[in-house]
Amino acid sequence: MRTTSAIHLGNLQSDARSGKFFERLSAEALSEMEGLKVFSSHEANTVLFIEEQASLQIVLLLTGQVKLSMNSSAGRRLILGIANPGDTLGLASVLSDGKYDITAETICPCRIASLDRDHFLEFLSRHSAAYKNVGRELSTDCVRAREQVRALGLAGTAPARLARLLLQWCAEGQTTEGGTRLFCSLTHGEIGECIGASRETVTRIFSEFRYQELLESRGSTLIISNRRALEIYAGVA
Amino acid sequence: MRTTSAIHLGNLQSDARSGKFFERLSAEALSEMEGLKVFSSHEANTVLFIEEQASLQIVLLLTGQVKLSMNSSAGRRLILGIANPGDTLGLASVLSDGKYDITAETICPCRIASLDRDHFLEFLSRHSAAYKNVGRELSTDCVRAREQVRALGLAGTAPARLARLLLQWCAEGQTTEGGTRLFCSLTHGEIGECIGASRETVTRIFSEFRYQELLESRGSTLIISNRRALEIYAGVA
DNA sequence: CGCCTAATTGACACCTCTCAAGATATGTGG
DNA sequence: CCACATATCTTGAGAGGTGTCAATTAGGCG
Repeated sequence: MRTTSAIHLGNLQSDARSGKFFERLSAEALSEMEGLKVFSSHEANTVLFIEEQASLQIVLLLTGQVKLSMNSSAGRRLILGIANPGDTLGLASVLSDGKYDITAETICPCRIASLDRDHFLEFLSRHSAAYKNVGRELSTDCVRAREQVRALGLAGTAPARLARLLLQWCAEGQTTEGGTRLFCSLTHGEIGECIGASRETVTRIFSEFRYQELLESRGSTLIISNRRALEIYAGVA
Repeated sequence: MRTTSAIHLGNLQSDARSGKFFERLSAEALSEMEGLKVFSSHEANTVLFIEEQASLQIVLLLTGQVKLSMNSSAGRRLILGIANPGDTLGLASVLSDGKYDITAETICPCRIASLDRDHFLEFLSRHSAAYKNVGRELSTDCVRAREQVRALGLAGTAPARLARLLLQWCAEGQTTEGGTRLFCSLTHGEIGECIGASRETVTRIFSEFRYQELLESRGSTLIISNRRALEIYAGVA
């Protein structure tokens, strides 16, 4: 398992300032919130929580990266994205039905702050201004989830889904004269789990894209040379 | 187009009381909110808003039913579910990026109340207690969206997705001695759009399910006689 | 009864999964 | 530097699922 992960799957990253979630709170609310946090450190490949598990706390990611995924009983896995410092995990689950709906697993050493569900809800009821931040966080979560639905439900073919994923990644790469350069530390198997395709299919599509000179790949470096063509593949109007 | 729609797709329906969204607000906040509402009535098959359109208002559904869907540029469509009286539409879009991410279309005559985006945001900033309701609404939206992701991304085969959909519907049907009876006013084509399959595939799977005596269908009445087998099809552990 | 929509069924092609075999890359120990 | 182990990538062949096209049947409604 490679532990470096230069790429940010999806648009999960937000302001890296871990305080983002609690900005614009009164000083006393903030200090009270600090008192509720439980800090901890975790090795790489540690499961923070699993879907179906009772959602007893929300997790604030301080440093490191966390892989978010869904698992089926049949052993299939769908990678939803990578959370980055400043992201909040399990918020919707804590506020609604009480069960996590995704699995969160560190991909490198991480520091997190946990907030007990009951403490958090009680805090919110007393500081309703904090709900504003919760609402902002939840609404972007919703939008992101619906993008996933769109990608899975409407992008019929596997090349379309891969093209869409690559275009997402492009948003974070460096654009040079030869195209957009980005570093992808995921294996073909993991990329397949991002788009609901098999490892071999990912290899074949990359071969096809290389053959059509849409991109070049050297090691973990990827250079997207024909973004327009990828957009057509992805079905962008 | 059949205008009766006895079935509720997914778990979109909530308390039919249209005031649900604004419960537990102070009297003055409520009356102010009433002043912001703009009421209107719409025929069946009226588009309330389209994805990509700027989200300038949220919609409160008072009476009737609204079909929520996503459309691809290639003409493919994915039906997400049916909204029922009391549901709020476009909340996440208004709170985040300013564009609707789904299309909402009446399937029968509807009465709605619209809330202007700016008015609504300004109202929220002054009555932060209302954010609690917003948070509740958004978190269930998130959970629902992730269920969709799970259904589309992890339920590999079309029979599995159809079985899953039927099981969802079962939650709202009447359970009798012979099984669960429910009324489905959707055409096979529309069912296909719910699960990302073609019309003919839906027909074939229904034939297969009937052959295996998992269900019977007479007209728009559906009787699920072997729920357990459907659950196995759906991949429920 | 005739018309129209929807459902049904078969034929065929395409996509993708799986299985299998090999190639390439990276790291380890001698 | 070499031999080896492990992980990953690559490619081919076959099978199954599903979309599309086409023809037919069933059901609802004027």
